[in-house]
Amino acid sequence: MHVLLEGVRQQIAEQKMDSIKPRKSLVEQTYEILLNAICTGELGPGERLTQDEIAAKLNVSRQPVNSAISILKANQLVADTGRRGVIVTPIDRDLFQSIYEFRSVIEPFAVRLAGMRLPESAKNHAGAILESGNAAVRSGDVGAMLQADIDFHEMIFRWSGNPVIENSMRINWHHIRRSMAVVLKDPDAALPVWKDHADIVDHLLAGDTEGATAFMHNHIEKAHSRSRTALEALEPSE
Amino acid sequence: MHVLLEGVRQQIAEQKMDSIKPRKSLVEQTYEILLNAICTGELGPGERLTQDEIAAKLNVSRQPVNSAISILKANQLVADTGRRGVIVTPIDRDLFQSIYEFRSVIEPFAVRLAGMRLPESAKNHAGAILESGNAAVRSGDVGAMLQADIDFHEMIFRWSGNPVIENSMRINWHHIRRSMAVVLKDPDAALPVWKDHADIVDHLLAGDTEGATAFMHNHIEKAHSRSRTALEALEPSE
DNA sequence: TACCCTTATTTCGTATACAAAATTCGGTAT
DNA sequence: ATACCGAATTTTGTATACGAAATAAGGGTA
Repeated sequence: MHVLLEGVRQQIAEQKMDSIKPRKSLVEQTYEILLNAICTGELGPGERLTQDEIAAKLNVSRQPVNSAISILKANQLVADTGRRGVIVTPIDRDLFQSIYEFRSVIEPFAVRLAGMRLPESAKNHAGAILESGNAAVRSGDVGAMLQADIDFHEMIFRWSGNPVIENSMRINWHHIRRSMAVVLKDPDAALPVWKDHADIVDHLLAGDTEGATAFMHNHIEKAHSRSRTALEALEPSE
Repeated sequence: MHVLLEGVRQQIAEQKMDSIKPRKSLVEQTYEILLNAICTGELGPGERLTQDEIAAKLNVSRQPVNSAISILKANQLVADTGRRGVIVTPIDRDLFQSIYEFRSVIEPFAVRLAGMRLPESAKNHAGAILESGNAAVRSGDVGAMLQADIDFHEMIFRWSGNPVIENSMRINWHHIRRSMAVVLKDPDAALPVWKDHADIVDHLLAGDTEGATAFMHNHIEKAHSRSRTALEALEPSE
């Protein structure tokens, strides 16, 4: 049924310890799998999640599935429906607007703070991110492009030195991914995005904080109107 | 042991249906009880949460407790400690600073939006909130004062018409409550707070959006410096 | 044929049970 | 007395089991 959920048991079984971290619990793994399925659209808006089905697919018991769904519910990614189980939250265009309205203030603010607190590693880090972004654009892989975009903006957030900014955006990224997976059909629009990113970094590294802030503001506004028109074209039902 | 947790079984047993809503699940109730215990300081920073103990105290099984803790973990209110269970996240003064830095931008922005989208019910709603705030100050109940303060700011957020703003602050309120429960020993400082609130509302209702925005910015800055000095006085260990 | 009432099936919420991991405690050897 | 090793105890994570609620199905009657 859901392709991405197939063969997950192997991943869980392998459990390669990529770090010191204790291996992730089944709850965390189940959460991440479901989150990803929702964000990529594999689990579509309105679709029902049945615990038995998911548990069987992942070869785990219903218990971790139940906990994972509790977290998804707390993050507004699924919603209670009357009495029986949960459904994937419908994609809400108004929410999308609100997220960009929010970003239009938060992202320039993050740039301004970043200008004051730029770490030494900034130049190297930025180079790597910009490179991976351009590589993603060349590859044409929409998922990779989205991830690179998120990575770029989270880099700015981290430079800002204010963890609350990154935290406040974490949930929003999920919703953005969900909408973008629908919107981002033509990758041609992705090229100017990375030109913007490079401009922002250049001005930041050159010490022109205010310039970089203005660039970021402009960048968000452009992204907003671009995706808005794409969404409207997609669903003409106003 | 923990007084606030006592007698909860009765609350759970009563289950008076105050609305159409299906009665809350044990997971939700457990989550709220634990959240409240953490925010009021009854469960102190660093304290360990043992599932058996909590389950026994609440007369429920470990299952809902486990799920509730998963959500607390996702909200950064408890943290994994090595291998055995979780502890209440230590109060982080830097996080507190970051929250106020964040608010210094978000709250004025919310006021600006509210000025553009003020609902008709605003006047009545504001009157009730301001009244309950002053009542809380008169009563001297620190918890009630905190709740009234949160209610006021959430009212502004709702007026802003942007749900992302309110969502992004939801977790922050928990941390603010936690720190404030420590700080707010002298309620004398609470009076000017509600003068500020009244000023903001007055200017908003009079159509002076920019004035209200400036008042809000000033209000947050004052609250920030006030609580910062209180915190520093409390823990001189810089 | 359409509607309603009764029964069967799904599916969730919660409790209980079991096994693995980690800590603590006690005993022995140096 | 101290350090180290092993058994007993805690405590968690996960699986299984059970009961309740809601939907779906089926049959009888108007």
